[in-house]
Amino acid sequence: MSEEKAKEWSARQKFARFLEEHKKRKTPERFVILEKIFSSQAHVGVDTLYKQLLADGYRVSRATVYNTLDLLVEAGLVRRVTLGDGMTRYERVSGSMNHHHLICTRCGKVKEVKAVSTVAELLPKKPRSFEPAYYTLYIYGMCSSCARREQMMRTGIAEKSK
Amino acid sequence: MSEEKAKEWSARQKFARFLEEHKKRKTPERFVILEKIFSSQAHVGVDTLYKQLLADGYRVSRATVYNTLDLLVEAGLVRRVTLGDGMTRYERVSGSMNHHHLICTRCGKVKEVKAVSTVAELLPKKPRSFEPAYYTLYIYGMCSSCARREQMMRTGIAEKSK
DNA sequence: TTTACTGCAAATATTTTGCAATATC
DNA sequence: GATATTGCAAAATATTTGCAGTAAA
Repeated sequence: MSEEKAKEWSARQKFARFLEEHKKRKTPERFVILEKIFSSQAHVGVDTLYKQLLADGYRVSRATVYNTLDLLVEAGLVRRVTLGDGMTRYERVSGSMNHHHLICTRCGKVKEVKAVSTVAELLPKKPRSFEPAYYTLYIYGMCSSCARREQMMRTGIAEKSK
Repeated sequence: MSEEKAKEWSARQKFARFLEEHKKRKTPERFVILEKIFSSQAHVGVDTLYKQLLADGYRVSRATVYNTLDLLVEAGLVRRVTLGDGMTRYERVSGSMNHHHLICTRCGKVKEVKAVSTVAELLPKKPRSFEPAYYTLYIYGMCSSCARREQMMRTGIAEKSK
């Protein structure tokens, strides 16, 4: 946990530097939101985040949450995760250990697997006029339970059309 | 172009088979929407698609467009592309040549680069209980124009704080 | 003191849903 | 003919915006 704390701490510093460099103000709300995101490994939606903050006794508005998340994304500390249900989620960009998302196109269930690839590996020829920072990889397919169901359905039809 | 036609044609067949297998009806609307997506290489939003269809003289509703797109995704013919602005886009899953998306975290501009990796390459150990079909890879970073602007800003601040 | 930022509420934008009419099987 | 699917409009969600008050610099 001490390593976690260290990571959060350096994220704080990075954010502070980012705000300074962009002549933006270091408001308490911004750092509270940063902390909240970095205190979890998972990806959270705006509404969840907002309600958590309220539950923790903070008095922030949704607008500020949206606002701050944009800044955190711009600062490269946080990443948007869009899983296809109409809701944007956010997760911290962990310095080292990344993960991919496996999404079932049938039931929408999301599974995460450890990533092994770096951006450089994915882009053999680094494109000119673009400096990559991080990535999100969504792999779509079918989870085993849906595949099973699918199989049964096909078989059922095959029998019927006999 | 004849190759394109052939691709669209086989997509039609695949979709027809999919509909049959799932006991769904082969309505004209469904095939018109399929054609519209396959007639373009780019990713289109629902609203754009809807308006194009109207402009072409078809009388379809937004609900049907959403509905059909879900089916096309389920059939594995079309892929959802979510770039972080709150709007889902769709593009055809081209059999062979894929592409990655480079997204500028500053200005949101999207560039596409040819993909070289297959799903298998990205997932060395195929996860049990999941059958991958296709993927979308979003690489975030900064485009050259934003990077330049950023550089100027930093320099400007450095001078000021002297 | 200046003005960027906040909370609040209203406005937009996007997607889903209910239902009667229609067209596929 | 039975019923899945459609168009339409209203509802549900998600996000953005305008504005007056507050607080960071």
